[in-house]
Amino acid sequence: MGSGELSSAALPRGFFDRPSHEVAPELLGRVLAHGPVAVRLTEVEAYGGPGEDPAAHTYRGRTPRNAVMFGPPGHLYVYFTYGMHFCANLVCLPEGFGSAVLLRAGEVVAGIDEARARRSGNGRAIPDRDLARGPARLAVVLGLLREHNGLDAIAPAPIASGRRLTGVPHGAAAVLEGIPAGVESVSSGPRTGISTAKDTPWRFWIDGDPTVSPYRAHVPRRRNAAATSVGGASKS
DNA sequence: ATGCAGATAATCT
DNA sequence: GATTATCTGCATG
Repeated sequence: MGSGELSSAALPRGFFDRPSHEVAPELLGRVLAHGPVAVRLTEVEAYGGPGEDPAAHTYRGRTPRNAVMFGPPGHLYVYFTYGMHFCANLVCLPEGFGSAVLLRAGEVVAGIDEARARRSGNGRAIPDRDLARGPARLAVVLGLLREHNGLDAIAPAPIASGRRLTGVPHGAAAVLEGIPAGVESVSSGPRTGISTAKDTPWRFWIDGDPTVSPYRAHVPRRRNAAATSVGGASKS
């Protein structure tokens, strides 16, 4: 099989210099490459800026964690959540505007052996369609960790032979043109797993694609009953 | 197929 | 102390 040859050019930074809800649907069908692995994006979610999107990490302003979202466009915002998972975003709008697009799912189109290795924890075989089906899985497959927070995804020098990209330099990332999904094949709806702004339809996916993750509504986690009842001052 | 509970720690109140 | 832009395993239909 082809050792990960990718026949398309890298997107320019200007692509990301727009509101995240405009960038998000146009990201579908594009390819994010990081080192040897590349994923064709099939599902994304847009998150807006301070004061305008209650579900966004930047809603209450700039903090150490979300600082990258306020930086220049085209960089990766990678955050740690639920005590064990990383999720990756692409920053939108110019410096000073904290918004981004969460990369929720995709199809592995290069470096699939490496992708499988990175996802094989419990010895069981994982169907190809599930390798990057979900934001934390996608981050694992692409090898995106805390240290990649802030990484520029506009690779300065993609590795090419002729007009054909064969990858990106080790440690670098790039978003390739790929084959953009036409508007007729893109669906949208409420974002997944959030407790606020539940009606904002900023989740976008390629209709019918098997790598799109199943929708999950936010479920409030029940607190430890013992911890809240000790002392007698707990509420209900 | 769908649903729930547990894991596990940074971040913010 | 509470919440979290989630995943996995195990339960049930």
